[in-house]
Amino acid sequence: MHAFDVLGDPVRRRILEILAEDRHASGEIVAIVGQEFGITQSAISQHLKVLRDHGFATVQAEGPRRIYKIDPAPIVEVDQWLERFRFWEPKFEALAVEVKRGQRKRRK
Amino acid sequence: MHAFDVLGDPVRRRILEILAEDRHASGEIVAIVGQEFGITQSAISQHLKVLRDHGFATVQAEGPRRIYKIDPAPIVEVDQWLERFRFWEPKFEALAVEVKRGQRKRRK
DNA sequence: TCCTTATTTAAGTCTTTTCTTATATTAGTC
DNA sequence: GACTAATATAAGAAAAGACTTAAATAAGGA
Repeated sequence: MHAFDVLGDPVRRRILEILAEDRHASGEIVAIVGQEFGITQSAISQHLKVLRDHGFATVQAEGPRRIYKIDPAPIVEVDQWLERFRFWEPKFEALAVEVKRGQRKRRK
Repeated sequence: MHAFDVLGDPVRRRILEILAEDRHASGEIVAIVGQEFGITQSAISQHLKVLRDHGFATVQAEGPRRIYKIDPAPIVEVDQWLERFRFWEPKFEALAVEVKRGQRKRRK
C-alpha cells in the first residue's frame, strides 16, 4: 500500500489531523473519530495499524494506554513527489510563501 | 473517490508524471505506460477517465486523437491539506526553499 | 461508403479494502 | 488470582477498484 493509499481513507486523514495537533491515546481517537464516522473501536484500531505499518504514526505504551504520535516521514515523501507539479500554478508559489512564513508552535 | 485515492494508483501517478512534462495524446501515454506496466490500452483509457473525472487532466480532441493536459487544481487541494503537517520537520523547511527557488521552464 | 486508426465504454472477474462481531491480550486494581 | 478497562487481532461479509475481452464510436482517407 502506497502512502497515497494510506491518505486516501477519510478516517485515516481525520486521525492524522488529530495527531497533527497533539499526541493522543487510542481511546481518545476512538472517542472523536468513532462518533464522527459512526464506526467501531475495532475499525479505528485497524486504521491505526495501517498508520503504524506505513510509518505515519508511532506508538508508546503508557500503562494500558497506547499513545499515538505522528511521524511526518511518509508525508514528506508524498510531498516530495508532489514537488514536480509545483511550478504549474501561481497557487503553488503562494503556498511556498505560506510555508516559508510558517514556523508555528511546535510540539515534540 | 478522493483526490488521494486518485493518486494512490501507480499507473495514474505515472501518467501524471508524464503529463507534468508535456501534453500527450492518449496513444502516446498508452505506448509508454502500457509497456512499463504491462496493461492494455483499455485499462489505461479507464485510468485517464478517472483523471478526467476528478479534474487532474483535461482533454482536447485533435482529429481522432485525444490530447491530455494536466490540470493542477486537485493537486493544489491535496497540497493544501498537507499544509498542516509542514511545520513538523526541518525537511519541510528545506522543501519550502526548494519551491521558492523553483521557477523552472513552464509549458502552457 | 467501406476500411483503418484512435479511443472509449460495457460487462464481468478477481483482488483488495473496510467494515462487523467475536475473541485475545495486557495492565492495573481489589 | 479474578475482574475491569484499554486495546489489538481474527474471521468473514460487503463493497470498491483494477483489470480483461469484446463491442461501440468517431475521424480521415481510398
